[in-house]
Order: sequence, then C-alpha cells, then structure tokens
Amino acid sequence: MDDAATMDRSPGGEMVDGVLGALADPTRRRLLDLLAAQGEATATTLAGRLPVSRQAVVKHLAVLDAAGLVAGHRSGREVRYAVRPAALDDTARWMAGLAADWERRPARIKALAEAPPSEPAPPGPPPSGTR
Amino acid sequence: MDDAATMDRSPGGEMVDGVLGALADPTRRRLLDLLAAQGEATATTLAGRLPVSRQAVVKHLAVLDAAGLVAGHRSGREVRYAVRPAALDDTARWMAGLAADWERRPARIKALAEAPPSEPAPPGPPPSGTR
DNA sequence: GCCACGTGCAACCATGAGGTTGCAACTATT
DNA sequence: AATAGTTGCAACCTCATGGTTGCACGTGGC
Repeated sequence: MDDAATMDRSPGGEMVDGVLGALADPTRRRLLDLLAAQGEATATTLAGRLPVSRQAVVKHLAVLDAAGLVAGHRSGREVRYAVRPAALDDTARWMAGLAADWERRPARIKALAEAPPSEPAPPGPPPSGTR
Repeated sequence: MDDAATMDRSPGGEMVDGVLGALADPTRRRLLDLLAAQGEATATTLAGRLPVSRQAVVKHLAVLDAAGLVAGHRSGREVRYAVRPAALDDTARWMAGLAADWERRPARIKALAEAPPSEPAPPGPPPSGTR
C-alpha cells in the first residue's frame, strides 16, 4: 500500500521520481487540487467533478498514493482520500536545490579538467563505457 | 525566440506543465545532470554518454528546450546546449507554494460552504478537456 | 433478509511517448 | 574539390499509460 512513505531522502531520488511522474499528468494535478480544496473525498465523489470515469480516478489515486502524495483511509463502506504534503515538500526542496546547483555553475570547471593538453574539443571520448 | 521564455507566472501554470512533463522522464533528468555538470554539450556528445541514440537525445533536448530547461546556440557546425535555471527555479517555487498550501489546509472549509440545501452533487463544469 | 451504494478487480482499447534506423543537407578541414 | 563530422528530417516500431466497460464483493440502511 505504501512505499513512498519510506521517507527516503537518499541521493538516488527514488521518491522524487515517483512524485514527478505522478505530477506530470494534468488530470492527476486537478485531482490533487480538488482533494486539497476539499480536505477529503472519495474516488466516486471526485469522479463526479472530473470528466473521467470513477475507475480512472481510482487508478490515478493509486499512482498518487504510490508517490506518497495522497493517502486514503476507510470509513465505513467508503474510502476517503486526503492530500499528503510531505512528499511534495521534499520534492520541492530537491528541485530548489537542483536549481541552485545549476545557477552556481555558470559553466567551465569540467571543461578545464577534461582537456589537459590543449584540445577544447576532445574527439576521443574515451574510456568510460557508461554503456 | 523560443516559447518557454515567456516568463509566464500566470495561474494556469502553463510552464509548470511543461517542466513537470519534461522532468518526469528519467533519461531527460540524466541528460540535465550531464549538461549541468559539463556546462555545455552537443547532442552527439551527450548521446555518447547515454545508452540511447543521438536522435533520442535530440528529441529529449527538444522537449527540454520547449520547457525552457535548456537552450542551445549554434557554434560552427555544432549546436551546444546548456542548462537554463529560471524555469526550474520557478517550478520549484510553485511547488513549494503548493506544499505550503496543503499544509495550512488541514481540512474543513469545504464542509461548511458545500451543503446548505441537500444536494452535494452538482454536475460541475467540465473545464478544459485535458485530453 | 434484501437492496442500494460504493469499492475492487480484470479485460480490453487506443494513443502517444521513447526509441531506432536511414538518409539528406550543411560546414569545416585537407 | 573531395571528404569527414554534424545536424536535421521522416518513417516506423513498441510498449506503457490513460481511459473505458462490466461485474463480483462488502457494508450499511430499510
């Protein structure tokens, strides 16, 4: 049921992947908006406010849940979902950090350390078989 | 010149959409990492460091460019691409704002304004067809 | 007990995104 | 001029994704 809850701030960014993937879809974003606005809602309810079937909503909620962006608890015969800020927050931080990284890296560094001789255009990319 | 440069912080979040979509793909993220690390690189060079063809890289770069995450300028017979922090930064802010929004919204509000009569199921306005 | 509402599961469909290959066009370098 | 290295198209392939429908299962209200 949960995996993104694995509060993993590790470098690989395994969670970031999930969040970005989930957030990439517009319908999913609308869903989150609705959810954030209402606090709680069931898949059936949400489907009523979107141009898609209930099943589609269920699938989307599953993705969002896997990404840790929402969580649902059972209440009687229905399952109410609610938004879960943590993962989003973490991803926002990650992204801000990345942006900062890019900014403080105008260019160079690598270019200098990559061509000791005098060739700014190394035609022989050599060794590293990154595969 | 391009399009994402349309510094549009408008509500619709037209840019955010592009950035999230672009960032959703892992290959594209690797590409950005490489690019950020080297400062500048051509599609051909980058393809050499990734497990995909040059053409695939070209397509990815096109997506990233459309999202405003990279920009390329011609230098002789080659086209060097470089990372472009602005869009990423904006998106990070947007996301942080959203997260903050979620956090300061434990629930309620809706419950009060939504059920005066007795019918909480209006056929709502299907906004822009997502697809 | 019966019925209605809501969820859960599975099969199925269609499109688009990621990837490939092949080739034409352009720019340097010799 | 001939050639080698790059970029730019375009056709084409495959598979994951978003979406649908149909039906079985649970749970609560009558």
